[in-house]
Amino acid sequence: MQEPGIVRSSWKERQRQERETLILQTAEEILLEKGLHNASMDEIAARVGISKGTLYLHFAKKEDLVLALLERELHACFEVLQEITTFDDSDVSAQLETIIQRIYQELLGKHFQLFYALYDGLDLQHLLAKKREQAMETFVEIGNRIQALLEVGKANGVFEATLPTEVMLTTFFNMISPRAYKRLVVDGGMAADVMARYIASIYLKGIAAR
Amino acid sequence: MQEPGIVRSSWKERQRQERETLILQTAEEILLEKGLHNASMDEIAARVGISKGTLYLHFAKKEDLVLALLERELHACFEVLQEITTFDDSDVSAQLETIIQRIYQELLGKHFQLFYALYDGLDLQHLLAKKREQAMETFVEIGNRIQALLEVGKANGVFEATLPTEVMLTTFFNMISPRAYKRLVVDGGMAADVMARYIASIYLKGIAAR
Amino acid sequence: MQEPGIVRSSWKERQRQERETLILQTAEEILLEKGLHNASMDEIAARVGISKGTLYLHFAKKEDLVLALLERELHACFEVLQEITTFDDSDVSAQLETIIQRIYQELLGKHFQLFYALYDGLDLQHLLAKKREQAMETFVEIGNRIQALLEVGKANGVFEATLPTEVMLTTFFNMISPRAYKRLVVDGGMAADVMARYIASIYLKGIAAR
Amino acid sequence: MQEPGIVRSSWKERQRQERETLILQTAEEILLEKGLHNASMDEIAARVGISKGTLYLHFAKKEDLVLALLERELHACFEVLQEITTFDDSDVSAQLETIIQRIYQELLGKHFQLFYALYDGLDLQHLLAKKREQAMETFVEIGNRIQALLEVGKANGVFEATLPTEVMLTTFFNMISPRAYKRLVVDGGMAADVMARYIASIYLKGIAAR
DNA sequence: TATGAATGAGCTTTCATTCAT
DNA sequence: AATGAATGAAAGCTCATTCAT
Repeated sequence: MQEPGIVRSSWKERQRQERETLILQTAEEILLEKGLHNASMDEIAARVGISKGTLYLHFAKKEDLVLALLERELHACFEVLQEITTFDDSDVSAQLETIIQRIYQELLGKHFQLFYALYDGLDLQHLLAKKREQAMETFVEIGNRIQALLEVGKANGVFEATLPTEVMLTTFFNMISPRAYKRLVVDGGMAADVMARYIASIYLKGIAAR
Repeated sequence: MQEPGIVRSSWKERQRQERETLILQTAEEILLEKGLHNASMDEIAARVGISKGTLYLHFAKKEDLVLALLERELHACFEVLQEITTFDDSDVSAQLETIIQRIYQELLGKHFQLFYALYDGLDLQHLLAKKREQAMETFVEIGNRIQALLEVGKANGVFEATLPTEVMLTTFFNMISPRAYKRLVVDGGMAADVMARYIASIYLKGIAAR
Repeated sequence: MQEPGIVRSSWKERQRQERETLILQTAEEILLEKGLHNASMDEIAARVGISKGTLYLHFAKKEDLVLALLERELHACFEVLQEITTFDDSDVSAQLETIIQRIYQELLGKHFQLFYALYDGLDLQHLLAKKREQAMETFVEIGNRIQALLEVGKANGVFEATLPTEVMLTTFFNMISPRAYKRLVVDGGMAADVMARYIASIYLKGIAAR
Repeated sequence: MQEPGIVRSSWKERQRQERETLILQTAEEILLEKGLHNASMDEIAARVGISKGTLYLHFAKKEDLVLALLERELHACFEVLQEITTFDDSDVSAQLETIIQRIYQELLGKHFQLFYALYDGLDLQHLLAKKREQAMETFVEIGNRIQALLEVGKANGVFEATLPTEVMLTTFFNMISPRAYKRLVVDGGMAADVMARYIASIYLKGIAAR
């Protein structure tokens, strides 16, 4: 017979994790449907099937819930990035294209929209106030990885050395946009991978060494 | 001596216009500071120095105020576009670069941030509901102008004919982003025209014919 | 050539009276459509075709406008009553029947509904507060006339002497109701005079001497 | 020892019911004092001793509160009616007299004023808009019961067969009026049962067969 | 731990009334 | 006299958050 405290607590802990995931999924849905302001804690709790009190046991503030959501999205993005930059031995251009492909196919099609929608939204900027920076560590880390790739590319003579890396990086982030996804894939009926290939080709040609 | 009725009413009308402009400016400030939801009609009125009632004489709904703001931004953008595409006889590449330049220097540095911030925000999408489409006519018109330039470029063999124009257009809009402006100009200290030149060069090289 | 001051002022006075009548008519319409609370001074002025300021020159308070309306209705009622009790030499029963007839045909079909609707409404009671009594002088006067008829009838042995006159009077007023008019005439399609005859017959039989 | 969940919930439920009753009573008071428009949800909550939020937990709209109030009044009236028409074997005249008696003594002396005051008020008609009909089912049912009595009386030769039942019914409702109650009982000092007997006698004589 | 009733600050919106022109 | 822009008090309603059970 095992030590009961640990068993129970680990079981409870798993319960808790599962519920937290469920909360986050539900919150994401509702946020996308209704926006930050119109997504109420009441509705999130109701849709998850728990009480408002319990919801507040997981996230003490609405702010915290949204923050956790953003972190989750960013983390997923970071993992994609890590996987590619770790196991992919191909050249940097191919890696960047793969990254764009994967983000468009795996993230924008699912959850990543939220990140952009909220991240650009002024309301979020106000809601998160100071906690934002804390949340954005992962974002900075992602930026660093991409930046490293870009610099390798410049060093290899693949990318235009006279372009400031900052500009290349910022432009890279601009290439990934839920707006594009919505216009071309959702509304325009283009396959996500086709779109990603086009966009990646524009970007890579744009930053290629002369 | 002029007809007094006309004089008076035109003076009143000018008063009205000036105040409306002031309201829009103030609302823009507050919206950028606090976001759509936290910007209250109360505070807008107070900051303009008028009563809430007067504010509502100008804009019957908060919705209308925000809509008017967006329309103003879009209209400014459209005018820039029109000016360039009308009087600029240079080739399409140069025109597109000029457009990017002008938008970054004249609009993003001032008001255009709001448009992007609001346009992408989910809250706005919810707030404006059906009126959005009505408001977005100018947006569509802008898209049409850019699209026309892109197609001329393709026809002239300047731009890559195998790239779908839709992709080129969407990517064009992605090149113009307050995020880039903030990162590179505001935070990074780069001159706006320098940044715009870099970004335009990436874009134009990216879509250039092979 | 006449004295200009008098001519002008009497002409102005007539103008004023005509406009006041127009205001009252319009206010009546709107009050019936929307109720006391939802009838705004703005809309009354607009529908009359004058400015709000001018409306306030005629009636300094919304209260006063409504009061004037009630007084007008009551006065019309009083005139009908006076006409009948003055020129009609027939017996009191016939006079009462005629009164009921005339009120149903001339007043309830047109304006009198307002009086009842407002008079019973709690909002009015609150709106008019103290001024009510002043306004109700005519109402009391009307009551006195009816009461006199009832007492003559009792003295003549036509009406039941053991019935308190107060009860007969109150019941008389209850016989005249816009509710009855609406149910039977408007909704039920009965001719107003037929309905009035029935109602009068019930009332007169009800109070007749045994 | 009982199942705690049930005990607790039934206790809570009772709490809830008691408070709802208290809210309705308080709302009735304030509505009678101030009218529909001037009775604010704020004041109702304050007078009940709860917060505005709690008040809105019970009634999601002011409209709903007023509607519940009306339904309560009508239901009380209907129960009186049902009791009499079910257990009273006496003739229809006696039943109608008893109904008038009971309504004047039990309802008008307490709550029923509100129903009339609101029901006739134009503001209510506007407030309740479409929900009114739903609310008025009980009202129709009451009418049906009275109508049945009247028709039995006509069939028995007790009531005048040539009088349209609709007229008799409408007149019956006109006999019951808070105005009469106020004039004769409250202001005039007459005992309610005495007044009710007089009024019933007028009505019954009025509709009696010749 | 889980609940959900209770809270109340805060929002948008309306409208009677005033007053400079 | 006539206007209508300006006012601001007051209302209905929402929702993040707390806390007794």
